[in-house]
This record gives sequence, structure tokens and C-alpha cells, in this order.
Amino acid sequence: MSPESQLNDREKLILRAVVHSYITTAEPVGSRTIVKRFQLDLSPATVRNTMADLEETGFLKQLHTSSGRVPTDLGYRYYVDYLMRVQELTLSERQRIERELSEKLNDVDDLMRQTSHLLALVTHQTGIVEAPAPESAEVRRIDLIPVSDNRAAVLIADSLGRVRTTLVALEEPIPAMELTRLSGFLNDELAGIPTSGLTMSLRAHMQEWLYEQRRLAEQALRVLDLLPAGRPEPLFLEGTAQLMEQPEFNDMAKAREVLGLLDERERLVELLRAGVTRAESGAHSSVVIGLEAAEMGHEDISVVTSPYRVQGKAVGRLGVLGPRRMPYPRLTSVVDYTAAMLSRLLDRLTG
Amino acid sequence: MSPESQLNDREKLILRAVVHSYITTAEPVGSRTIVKRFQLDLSPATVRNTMADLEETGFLKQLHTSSGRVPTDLGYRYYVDYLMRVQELTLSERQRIERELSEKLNDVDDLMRQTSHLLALVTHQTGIVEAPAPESAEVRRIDLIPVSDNRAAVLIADSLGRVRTTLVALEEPIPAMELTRLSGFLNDELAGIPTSGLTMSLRAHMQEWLYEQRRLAEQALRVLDLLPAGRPEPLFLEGTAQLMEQPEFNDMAKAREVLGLLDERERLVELLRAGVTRAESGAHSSVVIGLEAAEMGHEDISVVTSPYRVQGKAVGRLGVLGPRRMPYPRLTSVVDYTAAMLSRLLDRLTG
DNA sequence: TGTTAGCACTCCATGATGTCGAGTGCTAAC
DNA sequence: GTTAGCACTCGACATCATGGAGTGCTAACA
Repeated sequence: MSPESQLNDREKLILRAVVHSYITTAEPVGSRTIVKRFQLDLSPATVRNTMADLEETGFLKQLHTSSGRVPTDLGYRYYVDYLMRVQELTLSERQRIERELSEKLNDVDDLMRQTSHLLALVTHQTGIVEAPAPESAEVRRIDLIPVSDNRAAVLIADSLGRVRTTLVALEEPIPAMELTRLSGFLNDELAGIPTSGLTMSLRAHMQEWLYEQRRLAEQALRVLDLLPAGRPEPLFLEGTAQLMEQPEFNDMAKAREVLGLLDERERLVELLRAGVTRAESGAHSSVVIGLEAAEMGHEDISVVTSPYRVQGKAVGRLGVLGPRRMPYPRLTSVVDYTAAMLSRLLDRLTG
Repeated sequence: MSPESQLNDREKLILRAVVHSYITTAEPVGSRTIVKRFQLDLSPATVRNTMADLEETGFLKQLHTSSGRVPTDLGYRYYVDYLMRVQELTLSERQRIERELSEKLNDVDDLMRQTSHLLALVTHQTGIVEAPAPESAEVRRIDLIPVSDNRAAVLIADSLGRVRTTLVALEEPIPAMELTRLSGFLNDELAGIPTSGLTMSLRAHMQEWLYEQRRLAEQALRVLDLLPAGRPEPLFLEGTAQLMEQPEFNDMAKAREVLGLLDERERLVELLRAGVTRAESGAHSSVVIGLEAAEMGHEDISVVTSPYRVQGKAVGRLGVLGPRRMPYPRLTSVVDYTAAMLSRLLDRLTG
């Protein structure tokens, strides 16, 4: 029996109505409300019966006897997987996203930041964009530039069009000419390797280099050994204040919990990626709902994420984070469209 | 009559006690409480009389008849200016600050970020560090580095030891040799000018250059004209979640207000600088209390800030932001000490 | 004259009580 | 299988009483 056929048509109808109503009003929904709001050709009593069934099977729950019903995680899940009709973005919304992102077409980091900003703005949730995984970016160029007697800048340009500069302190001054030769040497040797593997590659090549180009290699190693070993992947996050407007956060305890979570970047990265294992990581958005993420101690939040690609290869994820009660039909659209747009712009930047 | 002598000794004693008590408990303070807590050699009745006087002169207020007293902005102001005994940091606290900051001694940006983090951690408020004003940093070096056929990285190293890299798109490829010559030319011409004046300087030198070194200058201008015109000054801010632990933010409306403020970087910069005009911008911290900042629509927050220096010249400010009810004696110490430490480390970095 | 004890009063916080309305489950009728 | 009717439940909200912390005022005291 496929999971979809767990429910008959009427049950599907009612479940969809309950979720829909709750998502928009944040109020527990009763049988009367539902027939009026959706002009069902059923009496409240019938709806009540069906709702009782749905409660028994675990799709709905009551906060207390004689209160209206609220979707459970299972209910949301069924809704997201089988019931919800994706809400297409209007032309003007699509244009807005395209316009605001195209503005930042100079710099990959700016583009990511703007994307998270836009996600927050459009969805009224918190927008999150994970920077491309370092494995997906290759070193295009390495340059050593002297900036003072005892300091040099190491400039690394990668295949995504990003440029990172790191300062290294030199034990003894290296003449500019020498640095230029070093740069040339490093460029020849290191171009094309993934940025994540820089330090490892250095070690791997060491023997070889030392044998062939002793003096140059020794100096290069000495300088590059000073590179900080892989900073944490940046995460672009915006819209905390927006998020707090949601009525669920009138409860300050919940608000504090989420604010705390947003301060811990590492856990956010986990959350972003949590959806991947769950969904079949297809072309489209994945949704992690409430309790499903409870292992991380936050049972009241959901995330909708989607991968973005460079040259067809998924290199990172973006999405929105908000309370469990989210307008999923709209959010999946927004997130998918934004991911597609970001992919397109990145391709243009790197092409 | 000096402002200090507005109050007689007993009034000073009582005011100090009220502020002190309120700061630590967040509860309105009554006459009984005060005599017990501070073991005053006075009866509650006497204290009551004095408190009534202080209320009349505007240093204290009641939330309602027969509630305890709470300091007004004026009360806090008097306390901060004349009554509070600066609470020296313990040796271990000073060492902690020194240790955690010294770790990040490689990179000015890291250092600033770490400073804001530390401020938040130590004070349980939000830590804010403003990046050095661009006028205070001179261009040390400019380099143009080709990163692809149609893009070049412009690397600008400044006198504070920072390195900024910006990408510019080239209309037509420029050979590497040519870029090197351009770099040399720009270095000769632009080294030593304030980074804030780059674009202006470019325009100012244009005539001159075009006359003397026509080809080089034309190309240089064409490339550098693409530099984004001065990004907003970065602000390093941390500890929002910490701040929300304060009891005043149990009121979600206030919490939202502050969260909104923290999202608006420009207004924060204003707030940070607001103290400067008020205090005589001496060596030490300045305090902006509650209503004093109300022009900006946030009457419930205070900021304690202090300037930090490079080579003896104030180049930026750092501080903490929190509810009006703050432990000022401790915060001024922390902020001052942190500013001094940051100044020292910056000097070492740039020296 | 300044300080204190005493006392009546005020007001908030807390908890108990009652009412209203939205919603339910169940039963019986259609 | 569906619906109408009805008794019931529970939260939200208002009302009310109580206790405690605190005040202002007055009169007595050193």
C-alpha cells in the first residue's frame, strides 16, 4: 500500500483544509470553521467524524479536549508530500527576485548575501544560504603579494570567481622578485586542485617539489604553511527580526530557543543538510518539519531547502527557516525558484 | 552650582543604593529593602522621605503609587557621572580578555570579530565593534591581478594591515605584463592617500596623469572606475541571543523592537557615535542612557562605548548595547579595558 | 530641627470563581 | 452514510477577594 493511499478522498480533503487553515490563521481549526471557509458540501458533524479518524491515525491532534485540531508532524508531512498544490510565483515576484539578485552580479559573496536577504524579505522567515562547498571550487590562481617587510598577502582565486586574501607573517623578508617567482611556481603546481585540499596537496607535493626545485619549494612551503587551516564555511543568514514577528514567538521561551539556534552556525549547517538525506535530493526543495529535527532539540521549527548548482553540479544549499507552521506551498516555490536563479547567475559568473 | 552638588550626601547615598539595587535585581526598590540590603543606619521612614525628594527632583520615579522606586534617565545619568565606583576587572578577567584577543592577531577583521564576541560573552549584552574609519587608513599598496580573461582582482593593502580584494570586470583582456606595469604606476601614485579618498583622488589626479603618462593612466582609470564606491563600514556585532536573556525582554514587544534595531546597521553606527558628541570624547567610555537615545525611537536601551586608537589616534569605537538597566560600573571597565587592549594589539599589527 | 514609629491607604500579584463561546463526541433520526 | 441535536469540556476572559510590599502623613521623640 503506497503511503498516499493511506487516506481516502474525504480524509485528504479535510486534512488539506485543516493544514491550509491553520497555516494561514495560526488558530486551531474546528469543524464549523472548515465547512464555512472552504464551502464544503458537508455538515460540520461529518467533518467532525473524519477529523476524529484523522486524529486516530495520527495526522491531527487536539491541544486539549474540545479544542480545534492542529496538524501533527505526520500531518504536515503528508500534506507536503501529497496534498499541497505548489503555489506558483507571480510574474512580478519572479521578476523581483531576478532583478534584486542580478544587481549583485559582481561578487559571489555579495550575491550570496543578497540571496539570503531576499529570501527573508520575500518569505518573512529567516533566509539562509550556505556558501559553496570548498570541494567544489578549484584553485585558479595563487599569488603572493608583499604588503610590508614582514607580511605577505596570499591571494587565492577559485573557479567560482571568488577571491580570498589571507595575510601571512614572514619570518624574514622575502624580496619582491622572489615572491613573484614563488607565485609563478605555485600557480604551475597548484592550479586546478580543490580549494579544500590546499593544505593536503601541499604536503603531498612536498617530496616531489623538494627534489626538483629545492629552494623555491622550501620557501613556498614555509609561506603557505602559515595559511589558516580552512575557516568554517560561511553561512549567510538574514531576517531574524522578521522571523520573530510570527505569532508563535509571542512565547518568549520559544523565541529564545530559536535565537540561540541561529547563533550556532555549525548546527545550522547540519540542519540545512538534514533534508538531503531525507528527500532523494532531487532537483527540488526538501522540507524538514518540526519534530523530525528534534534530535537537535528544536521541535518547533521547520526548514525548506533546495540545492543550487554550478555547471550542473550541486555545490551548496539555500533555504528558509521558520516555525513549523509555515506556508509550505509558497515557500517551496520561492526556495526552488531562488535556487534556480542563483544557479543561473553563478554559471554566468563562472562561465 | 555644579551639577554634582545638586544632591546632598544622604541623597547621593540613597540614589546610589537605589540604582545599585535595581541594576542587580531588576525589581523596583523600596525603603525597607534598601536599609536592610545596604545596612544603612537610617530607618525606612527617613529613607522614604529622601526618596520622595529624589522623586520630586526627577532622579527616581514610581511605576505606580505605592510601588518601589526605579531610577529615571536623569538618575542613571547622575549615578554614572558622579556616584558610581568603577568596578575594576579582576586579574583573571583582564588576562582572559588579553588571551582571547591575542589569539586572533593575524588579521584585523578577525580581531574585530573576536572583540565583539568577547564583549558579548563577558558582559552578557550585545557586543559591537565598529571597523576603523576609512579616513584613518592609508593605501599602502595597490595591485592588479588578473584572475581570468575578463576579470581582475584589485588588491588594496592599507596601513592598518588590512587587505581588501575587489573584483572588477574588464571590457577587454589586459595582458599580465600590462597589469603589472599598471600596478607599479598606481602604487607610485596612490600610496599614502586615505582609503576613503580613493575615488576622489583618482579624479583629482586624472588631468595630471593623462598629461604625463597618457596610456598607463587611461587604462588605470578605466579599471579603477569599476571599484564599488565605498561599501558601508562593517560593524561586528554579536550576542543577540545573550541579550535576550535579560528579564526586560520577557516583554516580546520590547524584544522585537530591539531585534529590529540590531538589524539596521546604519542606525547602530549612529548610536555608537551618539556618545561622542555628548561626552567630551576623552580617553574613556561614554554612556548613552535610555531616553537620551529616544530620538531614534528606542527609549529602553543604553549603550556604553569607548574609542580605540591606532598610533594614538582614535579611529573607531566599540561597546555594548543592552537594556537601560545595565551594570554600568562593570561595563565601563570592560569596555575601556577592551578598547585599550584592542588599541595595543592594533598598534602591534600595524607597527 | 531632624528622625522615627505608627497607621491608614494604595496597588499589584495571585488565585478562586463564574460565564461565554467554540468545539467536541455521541446518539438517534433521516 | 449523513446529519441534527444535545450534553459536555475546556480555554479565555472578567470579576472578585486576599495578602504583601510599599507609600505618605502625622505625631512623638532626641
